[in-house]
Amino acid sequence: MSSTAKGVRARARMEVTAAIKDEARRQLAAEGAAKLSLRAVARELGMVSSALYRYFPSRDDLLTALIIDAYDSLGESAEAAHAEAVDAGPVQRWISVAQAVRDWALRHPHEYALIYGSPVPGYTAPDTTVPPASRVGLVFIGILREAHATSGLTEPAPLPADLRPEAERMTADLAPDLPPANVAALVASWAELFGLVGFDLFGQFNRVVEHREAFFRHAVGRLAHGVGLVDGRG
Amino acid sequence: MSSTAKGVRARARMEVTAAIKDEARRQLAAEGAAKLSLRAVARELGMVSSALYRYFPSRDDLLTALIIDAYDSLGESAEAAHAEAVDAGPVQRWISVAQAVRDWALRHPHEYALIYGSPVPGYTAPDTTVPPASRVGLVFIGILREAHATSGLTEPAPLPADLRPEAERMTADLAPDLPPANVAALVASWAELFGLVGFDLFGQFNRVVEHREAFFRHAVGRLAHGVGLVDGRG
DNA sequence: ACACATTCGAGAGCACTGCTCTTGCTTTGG
DNA sequence: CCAAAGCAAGAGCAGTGCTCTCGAATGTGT
Repeated sequence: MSSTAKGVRARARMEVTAAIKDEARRQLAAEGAAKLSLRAVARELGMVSSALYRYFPSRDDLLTALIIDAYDSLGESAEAAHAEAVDAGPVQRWISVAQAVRDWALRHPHEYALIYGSPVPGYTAPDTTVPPASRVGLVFIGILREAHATSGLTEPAPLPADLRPEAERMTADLAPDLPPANVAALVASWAELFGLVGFDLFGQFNRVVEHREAFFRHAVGRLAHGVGLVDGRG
Repeated sequence: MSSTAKGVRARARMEVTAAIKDEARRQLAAEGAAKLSLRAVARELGMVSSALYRYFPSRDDLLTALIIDAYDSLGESAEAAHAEAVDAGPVQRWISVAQAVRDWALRHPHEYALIYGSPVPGYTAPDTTVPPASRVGLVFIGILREAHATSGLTEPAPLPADLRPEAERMTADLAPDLPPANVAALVASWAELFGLVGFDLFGQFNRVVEHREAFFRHAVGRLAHGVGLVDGRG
């Protein structure tokens, strides 16, 4: 009943699978998803390429595994930043989490590109990726809900009539205790945050924005106020 | 001095170059950038792959040409939308241009991914791409400048001290007649707009946002107000 | 403990890719 | 008119994802 519970074979499979993912992640970080080669991974691990298909039925399945890990890694960073900023006010908490997202992206550009850049060839992400992909969003929802329960939220611009049912549906799905207008603003700001990060990372800010950190901090602060957060102790 | 001014050969070169780009664009639209194959393009055009290298020294150069064309196509759509909305108020103009960007993206998803998604392998865009890439941004700057000169702008949240010099530099580069706080907000909203479009296009809104048009319209309306635009006749 | 089934690594091979180099042919310009 | 430049074609190199087959190692049921 040790960690070798299921026998030598299952254990070896775990280890080899992990080694493949590790080496693949190394190549991903070094050269990007497009140059990730099954053969090169196998070569580096001292095995032959066909052996690798015992562990991942195709290159896209390997990528899917890396995508899930990337979402989890990013989500973990966001959650950690939120936990560390627990003593700050809602706006500062929001900013801290946003900065954690940006920092992670700058530290793992190719993995960020893998999950928030163009989808690969004809690849469509399986449902397995949904929960890990939601973690960052859930952190922001948590900030808003906590603020709503304690220091309160300001009301954003009223919803147009054609968006009311949609906003109420989103509210029921995501955070039933929040006003729909704030939920709609939150979802928009969530996407907008990744627009800021992506432009920074992918070079669209070259020759335009110089002091990226200060600019980003100000921009996400504006987003925080836009969703209804107000300064003050949490 | 007709269009065959430089002789049969130069004319043929233009035509073949155009045919290559057309076929490449077709494959790009059909399968995405990763599956764009020089050999397949040549095959479809009835020539041999090596002949294609007389026109584009590498696959990346072909992609660069397509990137420039995509930026120009998107920029043209944005400019056309702006021209058509000339009678509307500033906010409505902003929304119309934003919708044109989104519509273009939905109509050319792979080309959008090419220019605003992950950068290709180790590829870095040459300076040739800068002017076409700026066209959309320039339209938004134009809307803000016109509004500033006529109906006026509201003041966004004041700039923090560490962002003042940066905002003033951006203002000098982009629109010296605008207040720096509005320029900083504009640059942020520019990136945020593409965050909204990207999330829509790349599936991040799946199972979250249902009525995409209404949601997008509301979100970019909020961005318009955020940069200081106010409703009213243009 | 033995036999059967499953799992695994290795190798060969297919069809494809980007790219280079050489070989002739055609157009161009002095 | 003839040399120079532009061009298409073919062969070839190194690499890719993926499939199939074949022994060997490792499981499991009796």
